[in-house]
Amino acid sequence: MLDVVFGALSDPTRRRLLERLVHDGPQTATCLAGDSPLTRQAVVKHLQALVEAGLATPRREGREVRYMATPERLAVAISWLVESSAQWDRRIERLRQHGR
Amino acid sequence: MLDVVFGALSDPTRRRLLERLVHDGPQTATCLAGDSPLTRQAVVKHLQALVEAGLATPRREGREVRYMATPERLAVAISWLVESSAQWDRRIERLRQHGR
DNA sequence: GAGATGTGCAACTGATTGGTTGCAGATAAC
DNA sequence: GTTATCTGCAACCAATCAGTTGCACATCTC
Repeated sequence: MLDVVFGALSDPTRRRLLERLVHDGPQTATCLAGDSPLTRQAVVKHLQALVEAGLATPRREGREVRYMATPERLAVAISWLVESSAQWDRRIERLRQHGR
Repeated sequence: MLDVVFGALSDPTRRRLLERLVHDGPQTATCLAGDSPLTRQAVVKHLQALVEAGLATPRREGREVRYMATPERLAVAISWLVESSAQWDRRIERLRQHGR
């Protein structure tokens, strides 16, 4: 779960695609590939990674498929990160009081 | 930057190592490899990924090297995620007001 | 100094990834 | 009904990655 989410976000191309989906609304793979050095197929693969991570959802409309951003999953990632930071802070505090 | 951070966090083994560093304090690679199915070398490679992401720092002490968690970088990841979520929320709100 | 312990480096293997090309099937436009 | 457009699938390639093994070097202990 976190694996695929962080994995999907670790690629700048995928982050950029996600940002475009968030900013410009649902887009088609060929459209996204239009102003991009990538092939449509490459874009499709990246989109599939986003879909697998739950960060986007495809929706068929006639002969074309629009991908929509579904960033609820970002909350999961945020939770993990925030919790980790909090643990770190707690440890620091514990050291400050307990130790020297 | 985000690439390496998210990339480092996308591996469950690395997240686990980071958690151990955060929870138990600075550790040595061989120590971490002790209760783990991995080789020391494998652990070292994972730790190097964390170091490259700025999530941990090695420190030489005599003949051994302790790795310490330095989770300030988590804040960078959190910022990006929160900002992305915010953009999404803004877009939703814009649609609600502007459109139907 | 000799032996034990911890680290670093290099080479190698198998699996995964990012990307391409080619082609076939479905749907729209004329 | 043709033709153009969009998608899906499969094969393929180069590069990267996770993990291993083997060995050399440094450092602590006795």
